Amino acid sequence: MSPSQDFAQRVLHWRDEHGRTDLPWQQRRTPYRVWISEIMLQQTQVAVVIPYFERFMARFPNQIALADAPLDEVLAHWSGLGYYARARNLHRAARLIRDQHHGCFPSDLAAVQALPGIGRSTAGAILSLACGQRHPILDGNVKRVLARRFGVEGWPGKSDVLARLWELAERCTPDERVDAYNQGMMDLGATLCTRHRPACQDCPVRQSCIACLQGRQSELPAPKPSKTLPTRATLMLAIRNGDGEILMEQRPPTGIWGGLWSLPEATTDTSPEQWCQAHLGVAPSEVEMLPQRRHTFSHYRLTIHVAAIKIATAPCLVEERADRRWEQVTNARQLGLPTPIGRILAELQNDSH
DNA sequence: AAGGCGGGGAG
DNA sequence: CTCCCAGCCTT
Repeated sequence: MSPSQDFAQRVLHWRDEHGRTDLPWQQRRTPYRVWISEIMLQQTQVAVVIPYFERFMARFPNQIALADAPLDEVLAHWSGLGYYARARNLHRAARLIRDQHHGCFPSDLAAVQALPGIGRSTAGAILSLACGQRHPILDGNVKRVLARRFGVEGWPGKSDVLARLWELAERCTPDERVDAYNQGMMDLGATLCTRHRPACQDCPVRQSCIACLQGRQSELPAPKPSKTLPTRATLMLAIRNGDGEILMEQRPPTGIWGGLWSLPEATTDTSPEQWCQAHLGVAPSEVEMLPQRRHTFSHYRLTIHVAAIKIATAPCLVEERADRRWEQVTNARQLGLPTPIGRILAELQNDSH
């Protein structure tokens, strides 16, 4: 048996033992009932959907009733679920079914997918669950299960990653009992293979799951890349005097790293030589640019350029300022330091040894 | 406080 | 193709 067939058989067996079969839309499964439930479940959890589904079905028992109802009443029955564009799409689609499909829900995948608000996955779910047609589905739960089991790298929002997941979904879908398999995949993702702390010990495919075997459940599927924060740059001056001391500077009480001890800072277009001349009245004997470091704040990313500077003369030329001190690096590391500054000092200390 | 959820529409 | 959005919910 191929890995994908083995996978499907295990999912089916698990579904037979542990799947839910008592949900309202699992009774009297018609395309209409599956459709409404799938749209509701796209945005809301099962427990919340149940009463909405019951009320909706009581008022709009089929696509004709929905098509004939005024939009306002449909929206009223959707009120509290959010994403109201979907209620409008439901209504539009019902009218299309009434007017262009003679009131019969289409049984062709392309025709179902052409209805507003129904994409490939929802179309596949309707026709597989209600009609037993062999179509793969790929909602958020299924994406997570497949990405973990088959070790699919990358964020599923990327088109190539998504294409790979569809390919796997297609390959794993069995010829028999597609409805039970698709339902099982959704149940698996919703109950065991959850985003956080999945219950791998209870999973029917744990012994062949790449994520589980490699302990990478938290890395798969890869999360959406956080939106790129604005980047700023700064120059930190690590200035050592003839005694090996480093010049520390206390930051202003407010703002970034307020009140913490740090290194003297300058804009990145400042030349270190120029800065030393202007602020210390001496020319450095040695200037070396260290590798840049990056630090991320909640609202921006900071690129830190580090200049390692040696001055030969005694520190007596520093103007008297309470917010500046010469410190042995060991002592400086005891001060309250921002994390990236602490790292820089640690590296300077290691390098000088 | 941030990110996820399917599909649709804009750029 | 790659964002960005809708609204509510969980973490």
